[in-house]
Amino acid sequence: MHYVKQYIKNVLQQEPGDTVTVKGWVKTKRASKGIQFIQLSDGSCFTDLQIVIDASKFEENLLKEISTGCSLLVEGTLVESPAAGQKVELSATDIEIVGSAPVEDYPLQKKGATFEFLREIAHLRCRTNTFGAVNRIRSKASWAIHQFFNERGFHYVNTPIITASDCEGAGEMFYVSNSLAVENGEYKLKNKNPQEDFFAKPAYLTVSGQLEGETLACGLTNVYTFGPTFRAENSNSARHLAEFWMIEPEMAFCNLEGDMALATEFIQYVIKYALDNCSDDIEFFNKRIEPGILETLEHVVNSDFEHVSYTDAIKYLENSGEKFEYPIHWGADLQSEHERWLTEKKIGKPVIVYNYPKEIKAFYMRLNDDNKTVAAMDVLVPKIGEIIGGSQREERHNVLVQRIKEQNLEEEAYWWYLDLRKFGTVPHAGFGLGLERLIMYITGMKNIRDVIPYYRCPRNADF
RNA sequence: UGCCGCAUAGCUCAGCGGUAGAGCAGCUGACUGUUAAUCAGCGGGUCCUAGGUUCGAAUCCUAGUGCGGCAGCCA
Repeated sequence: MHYVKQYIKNVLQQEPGDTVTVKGWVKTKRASKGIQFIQLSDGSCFTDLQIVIDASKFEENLLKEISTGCSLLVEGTLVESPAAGQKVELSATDIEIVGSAPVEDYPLQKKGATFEFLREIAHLRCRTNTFGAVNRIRSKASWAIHQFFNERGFHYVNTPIITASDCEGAGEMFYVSNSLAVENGEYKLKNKNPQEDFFAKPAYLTVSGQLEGETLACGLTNVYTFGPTFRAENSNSARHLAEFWMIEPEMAFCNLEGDMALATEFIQYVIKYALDNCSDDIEFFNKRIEPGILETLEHVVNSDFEHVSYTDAIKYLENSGEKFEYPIHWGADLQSEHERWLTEKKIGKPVIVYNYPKEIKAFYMRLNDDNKTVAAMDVLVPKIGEIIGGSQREERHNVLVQRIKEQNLEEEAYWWYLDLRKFGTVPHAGFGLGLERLIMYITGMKNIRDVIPYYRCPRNADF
């Protein structure tokens, strides 16, 4: 048995009269006395193939066993459909049940299920319309991301997933150790001293490949990473995961302006690719998940993102007349409610806020000439908030050392990072984009746990 | 982690102190073209767990567990 080459996606484009064989899973079956209809899906596209069965030509027991969820191999002739709903359908000449799905146990019904319930059966949810569409868009978007960077001469680099430098400061980290064992249902440490552990020092799952990415950009010029990222924060929100996929481009000889330009171009490119290549799926999201999403996406592709300095953003917020739960003033971090007001009410499209106070941003962000702000930028989008966080990096050795000291970090731990500023230093910039947040934006899905096949968050590592 | 809400049939929910309910799914049957097919009939319950109040608790109270929403942390 070879891998499938004739997908339903292609069959739907073929001409009536063609003989085809399709393989897939039954979504629903509708039976009358002499005729039965099956909606068959192989996940290749949003549309199911309608199989038409003349009941008199098949064993009664065979037809009886066909139920929602079972896998079939169907041979037949493609015919023009006499009824509304589909152009062509498959008139079956031979049906093989590859795997049955006992109807009393199969948890998926033809009627809609809640996303909460589907999370409990995450191993089956990709068979539904919504999760089929999410997975196809996720795949196409990932492909578009690689293509975007490849077309622009960026090198795809892989930064370590296990890291011994707790330099990033981007969040709580998961320890990686082989000293930990479970005995009688309890954790036990085999070695208490980190020096005797596997890496001979504390090691963690990466929270960002940025610092390593910078080293690679300072030699390869333009690079990007695209890989799993881990945060051990106890965050219980619809926008956070403990394991997510992050894209992090890093560009040598580039400043914040170039960084913002790339971020804009990047988001528009991926969305346009999805619009061009997943139109059926996006139409579904537009109809059933987030009415208006199609128009929003088209608008995003065709209009520039608004650029607003942090200082201006504060002015807008102060003069907004809105009552915010968190009072806003220059120097305060923008809270969700502020970001949402800016991008949803004030601007009404993606907005890039830049030049934040240095006190609320990371040490590696380049200090501006005003000595008060750093060259950081966040891309905020309606309904989701921050989708990209980026900055121009501090390339001046003395300033970087000063910033490390200001934030009470250990200078020695950054020896290799500081080396970059000693040997052939160069202005450079980059950003991080959460793939899942981008998928949420494209699909209109409201919970990040529903845009990744198997989500990881506090109290959940099932499957 | 904080605040709020929810937990009843396979699923979605109603019932809110007095014998456990509906729709869908399932089962049986009817129907030659359905589109979440339709129509008739049938079966289906540890009302999350542990305490408490009460003559009596799915219902009220306490604790726990799980889930969700919002906030925080960020991507």
